[in-house]
Amino acid sequence: MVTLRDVARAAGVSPATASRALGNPDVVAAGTRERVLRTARELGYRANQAARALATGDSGMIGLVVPDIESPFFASIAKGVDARARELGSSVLIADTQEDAELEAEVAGRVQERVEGVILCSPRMGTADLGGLADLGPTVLINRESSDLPSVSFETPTGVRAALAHLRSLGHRVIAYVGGPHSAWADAERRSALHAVPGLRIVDLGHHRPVHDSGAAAVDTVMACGASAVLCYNDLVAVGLVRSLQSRGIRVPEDISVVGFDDIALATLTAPALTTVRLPWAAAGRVAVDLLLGAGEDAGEDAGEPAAGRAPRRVRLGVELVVRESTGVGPERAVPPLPEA
Amino acid sequence: MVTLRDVARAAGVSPATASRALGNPDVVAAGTRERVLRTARELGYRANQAARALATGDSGMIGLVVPDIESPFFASIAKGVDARARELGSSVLIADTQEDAELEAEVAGRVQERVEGVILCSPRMGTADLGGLADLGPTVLINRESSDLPSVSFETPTGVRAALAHLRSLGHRVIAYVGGPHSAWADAERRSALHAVPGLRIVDLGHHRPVHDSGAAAVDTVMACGASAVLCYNDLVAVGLVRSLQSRGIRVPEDISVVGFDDIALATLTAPALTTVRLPWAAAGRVAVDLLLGAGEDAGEDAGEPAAGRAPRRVRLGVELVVRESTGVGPERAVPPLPEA
DNA sequence: TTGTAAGCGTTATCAT
DNA sequence: ATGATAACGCTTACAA
Repeated sequence: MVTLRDVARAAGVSPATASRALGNPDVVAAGTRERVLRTARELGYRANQAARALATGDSGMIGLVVPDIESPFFASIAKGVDARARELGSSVLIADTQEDAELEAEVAGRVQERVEGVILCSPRMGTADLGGLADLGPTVLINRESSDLPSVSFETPTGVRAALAHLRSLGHRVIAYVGGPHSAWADAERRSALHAVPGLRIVDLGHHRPVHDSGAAAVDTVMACGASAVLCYNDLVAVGLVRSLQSRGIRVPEDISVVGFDDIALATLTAPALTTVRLPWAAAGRVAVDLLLGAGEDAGEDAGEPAAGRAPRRVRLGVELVVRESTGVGPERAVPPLPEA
Repeated sequence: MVTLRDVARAAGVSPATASRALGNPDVVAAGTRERVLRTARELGYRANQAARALATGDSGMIGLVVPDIESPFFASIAKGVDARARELGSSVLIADTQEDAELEAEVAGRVQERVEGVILCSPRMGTADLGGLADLGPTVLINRESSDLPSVSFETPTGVRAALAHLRSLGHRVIAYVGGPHSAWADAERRSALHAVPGLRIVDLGHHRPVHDSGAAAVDTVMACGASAVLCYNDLVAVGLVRSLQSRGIRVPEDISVVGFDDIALATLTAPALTTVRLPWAAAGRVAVDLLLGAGEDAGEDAGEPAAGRAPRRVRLGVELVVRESTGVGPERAVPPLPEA
């Protein structure tokens, strides 16, 4: 391995100068700089990042912990995180916790040892454990909020409201909600806005695992509950429901309308294409990086370690109702839309 | 920050002993060990991985470079890599090259600086550049082969053959191939087996970007070419084609059969569910890690730097035809299946 | 502008 | 079994 010393020696300068020429180009004489850079290139010098990290105390890496990298939205978050990190000169250490709350805590710790801070997506762990993360190192949450940690989440209540208003304006009056996991923060968020639109009866169809089959499994209760439209916890569930409805000979949206949540790629690939609430996952990833690395931070405050008495920074990203083909007119066609909230 | 020295001092031992107690537990006296471990815990000691890496020359990380982490198969590879790496005590540094061949080379270099070796998925770069990667550090390819680098790929020709034989046994005689990108190694692989099944006429429909819309765009040529069945470069294209066919009133599989490639989650969510060739992406990720880290390697050979004259290790994983609903009987119904190759 | 030298926190060699 | 001590490769005061 060719080290900085080798380059320095070959270029006839001290290691210090060689280091400067490489990392702080404008502080060394032009001639020297060129000479060093050239010899470095010739020798095929490659900086040892471990040594650099040790000397500077900056690993140049951030951690990203996700429950399941195969889930479309986590993949999107990863995309955003990676892109923003690269822009900022950082690398991304990723870890998949396999939806396991135990693993999550352990992994977050392990990752934190090697990075400047970690971005934790939709943590499955309990609130108590969440608090403990703060003193392992800077931590930013995505799709979950906590009193101790900075976070970026979504204006889901607004999204729910928009979906509900949309359905109402189409003439629907009783709407079913096929909920997410009982322990999911995001489900509680969605539920919190379920009654925000007046003139609607909401039928709560309970909690479901956020997978395709849950939608299929819910089809009987949906049909029995008397609703003319259904809001689902996420797109996967919605697609499962639509499929199952169709296989029963029930048409979407003619007989029943369905709305999803997330706007994953699948939402546009089904027939009918899914009306859904779009969450800006990749953007969330980018913002989380900024929060973590303190870009645009008000003052010298470390993410994850807020100054005493100061609330951690929380960002909520806007969502957007994307109307496609899975929603149509309901029983009471002739009703004008509610005024926009 | 609490360092090993702090722990050592507090425990009344030398840093060396403290280090041993932590990393090589059975070489220190039981009593000492307990004392050190306890104080370490009490003080909240967390090892500085950069220092460890510098001292041992092992970063404990591997790199994973993918064209697009949002693509289902790369996500699956990442899942496999992550899981296997964790089992082996390694962490995964990930980088998304955004389908950009330039970025790919640069990123691979950057990543290589911080890790023990990198796994490069479906590289978009040219063959020439590929060769240059070897001396940046150990490198393993996934879904591409090279004369210089170890790789794990798939027995796609077998898969093509199986798909073709399946269609033939259903009574199809002329089959269209909707190909992938002209530069894709995987497309060449698939094409290489296109004529392996006798008694079939193959209509080559040219190259297409591997996205949903390509399938939709290909619908006219498909219908014009006289084929009763279509083999697509991948599932996305296949689904696009099916959708487009259906919107023209053409039924799948009654009027035309469609086969995909990859077996992404989407393949089971469409109506009809897609018949496809399943590629074991996650397994490929795991194997790539093993190749990279030399687990099960014959001798002291570094991946990516094969001993002179010795061919790099290449693994080809088996594939499987998954028959679902998008393929049905063709014009010549009554024909018995070919004997299995 | 450049060089000297002192770390950064661990591990590993060599004595003891 | 444990303790000095010297690396590991780089950065960064501090001097010159």
